[in-house]
Amino acid sequence: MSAGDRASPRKNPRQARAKVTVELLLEAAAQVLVSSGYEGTTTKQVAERAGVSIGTLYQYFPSKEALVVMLIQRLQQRVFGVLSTLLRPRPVSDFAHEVRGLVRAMVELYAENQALQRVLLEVAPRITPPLFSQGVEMRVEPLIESMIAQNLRFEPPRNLGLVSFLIARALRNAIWDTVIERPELIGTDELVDELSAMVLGYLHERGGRLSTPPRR
Amino acid sequence: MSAGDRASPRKNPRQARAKVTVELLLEAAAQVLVSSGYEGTTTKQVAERAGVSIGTLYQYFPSKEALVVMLIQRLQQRVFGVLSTLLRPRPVSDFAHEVRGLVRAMVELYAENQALQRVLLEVAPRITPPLFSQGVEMRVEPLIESMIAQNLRFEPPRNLGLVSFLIARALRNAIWDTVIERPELIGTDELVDELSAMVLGYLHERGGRLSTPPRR
Amino acid sequence: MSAGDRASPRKNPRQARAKVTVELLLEAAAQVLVSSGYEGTTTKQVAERAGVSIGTLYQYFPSKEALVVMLIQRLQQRVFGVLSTLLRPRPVSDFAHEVRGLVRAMVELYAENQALQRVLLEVAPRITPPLFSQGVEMRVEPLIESMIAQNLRFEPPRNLGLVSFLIARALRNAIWDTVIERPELIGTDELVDELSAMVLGYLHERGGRLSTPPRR
Amino acid sequence: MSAGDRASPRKNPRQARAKVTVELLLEAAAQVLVSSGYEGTTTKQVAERAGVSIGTLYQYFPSKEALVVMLIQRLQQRVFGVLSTLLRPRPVSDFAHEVRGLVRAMVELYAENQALQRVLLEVAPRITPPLFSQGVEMRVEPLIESMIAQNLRFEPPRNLGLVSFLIARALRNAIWDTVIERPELIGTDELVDELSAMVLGYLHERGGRLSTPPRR
DNA sequence: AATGAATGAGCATTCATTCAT
DNA sequence: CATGAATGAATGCTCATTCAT
Repeated sequence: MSAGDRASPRKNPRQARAKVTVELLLEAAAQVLVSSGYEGTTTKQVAERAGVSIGTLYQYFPSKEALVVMLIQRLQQRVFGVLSTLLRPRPVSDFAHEVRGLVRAMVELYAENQALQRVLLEVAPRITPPLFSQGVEMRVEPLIESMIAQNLRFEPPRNLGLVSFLIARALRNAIWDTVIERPELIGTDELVDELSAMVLGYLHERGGRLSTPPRR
Repeated sequence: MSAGDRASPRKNPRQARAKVTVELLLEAAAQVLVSSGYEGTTTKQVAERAGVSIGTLYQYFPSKEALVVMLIQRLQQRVFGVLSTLLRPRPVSDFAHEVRGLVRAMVELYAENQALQRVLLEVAPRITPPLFSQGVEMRVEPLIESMIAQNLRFEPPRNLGLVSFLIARALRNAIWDTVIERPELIGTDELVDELSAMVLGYLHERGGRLSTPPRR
Repeated sequence: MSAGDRASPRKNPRQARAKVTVELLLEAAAQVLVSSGYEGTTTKQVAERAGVSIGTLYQYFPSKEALVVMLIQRLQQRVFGVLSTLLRPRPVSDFAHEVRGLVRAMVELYAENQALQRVLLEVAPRITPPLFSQGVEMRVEPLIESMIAQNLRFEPPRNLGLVSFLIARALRNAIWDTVIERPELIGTDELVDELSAMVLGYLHERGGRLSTPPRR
Repeated sequence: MSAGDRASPRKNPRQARAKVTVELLLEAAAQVLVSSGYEGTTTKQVAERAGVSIGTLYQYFPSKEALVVMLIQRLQQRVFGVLSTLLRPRPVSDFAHEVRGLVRAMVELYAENQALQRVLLEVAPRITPPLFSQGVEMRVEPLIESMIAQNLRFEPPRNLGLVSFLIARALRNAIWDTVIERPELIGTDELVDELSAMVLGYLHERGGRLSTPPRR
């Protein structure tokens, strides 16, 4: 955290009050970002919604960017944390069931704050080194990949990286768009069923023999 | 094209020189939009890249919005034109083959100008009546839906709207992200194979009996 | 009319068509000035209302200013022409009757185009050497002055310049404001009566013995 | 003072420094308005003359309009305050003396800042609800009207509204033009004498018998 | 002569950021 | 530490004017 650093938080708040202020600011920033977009968000709005003065905001974040970067980092940690726990490589007895669990978790994860996630994802490449955001945030494929690899029966993995990549991205956007256009489906078994069918059907179609109880 | 219209082009260029100018401006706008996003795009940048003065830009487009609206309309016409031709409802002899053709077309369509498409899609709801953009541009689901309906064998369609919706959105984003992160795959059979497998596998998994030659 | 002259008409139109164009432009300018004010008037609007292209406007008037200057000159000629005819110094038998005639003429003169007159008067000092506009346009006082002088009976004129000046300005603005706020009075005898009473009462009060039939 | 209000001041300056800044801005605005007119006045000029940055101007006034509206309000308060005190309806012993007092006050009032008053009066109908400006600022007629009514002897008032209107407007413009063209007369008894003579002569001529000591 | 495409200085306004109090 | 007054570069857009056709 050198002197001219424009993207990192300015100081680690040590006092309890300061921590509260930082949280208020981040929460306020998230709300304003969702309703106004990145460019539409002004630091003054954020400070006002947080109930502090603009000067105070700049005491904790050296720039508007820094606020957003911290929000991105927190989102990354949350997404990666949840999914890596769930996808911890291990053999499972019922792969289809496993996939349903994964899909259900992703629906939850992507549905909550989807508006904020979209804003942050859209903005990330413009304000942080691209590899930084791509490298961590949504790198869910490796997890999916090893999950699949653990459960293949006879056939060696071919193309597994690409398969995982396509699944990860197909799922994320399908969920996000569902939140916007079919919000009533979020949380239902129907959506989980469909998305799981997509994943499983894909893997079957590709010839994988998976650790699944006999199909039907 | 009434007086206070902020979103339509300001005048039809009569002289040949003027038509060239309009094309230059649209091309420049596309480039700047891709690199800077909508809010980051300044009309000055666009004019400069087009090699004309800022005044000239405003002679043809009454606002920054109008420039983007025209770009959106052109994209809509291209996407809808290609896909509606391809997906014209009709029974087909080999459904799998049909799907591959569709996927191949979508890869082409979404890969070209994917960055511009993303910006325009993100911006469209904010600058045009929502029905206008949703209504035409990306409403590929109905086409997919009737294509599937035409080819179901025994079972009646259940949930067909949702299935089509998920397929459409999954495909679009998987392709867009591939352009960014696996660009070398664009145009290959491998990508078309994978995405087709995803679609077909999904439909099989859901129990559709389709007009497909016996699997394997 | 030297080369860099920004305020004079560019050329004397010799052909009939050109004269028509100039008149169209002046008429259009007057209309737009009235409805939009000087700064609100654009040369494009003027050209459009005149039914010619912007280039043609500039062929006859080197600037927006020049258009206005010519309008001012025409107004000056009209006002001065009418009033100087009416106020040609001569002894009159019934001064009160004379004053009524003058007031009646001024009401007509100031009521027609009062909106244009106001705009031009307000703008004149900013776009022409002040003495130019003050010097001619509204120099009605000398005429009033000699009219009074011709009709004084015994007393020598004291202060006559000031008296004439106050009368001229009081009348002009009273008439202009009447057009705006009591337009129904324009053209009535009532208004002429009142204003004449003001002028005559003023002169009587100041002790002038005028060539008037015995009062009442 | 709601959010979208374009004509009211943006915030009440809390610190002493801020109050000074607001006064500087208003003073600067008055000066620039006088020399350049409303449309010719740029916010940059105002800020520069006030010695502050353009951003500071907008911190206190949300628009150029707001600056002018505040100037209008201040003028209204001053003009109306002085005249309504002076013209508070009451019978007076010497009407001529009363009129002289009124005229003297109007000369002072209209002479100070006459250029600013002219600009503001011209601009007011364009930037504030018309009733607002007409309703208070220059509605001097009612006051004059009741002053006259209180002092008529035998004859009932005929036309009194019009008479008052004409007096008010005649006086105002005669004074304003005197400031411009005969500034040396401002503050002299001569000017007050003449204008009083105009008012009194008008009323006598119209047949009013007023509470005046016998004429001459 | 007439046209209208092109120019670019200039305007009102915003907003991230600094710093004196 | 917190405040909010002050800053000024930058933006979208207008419009008087020029000049190639």
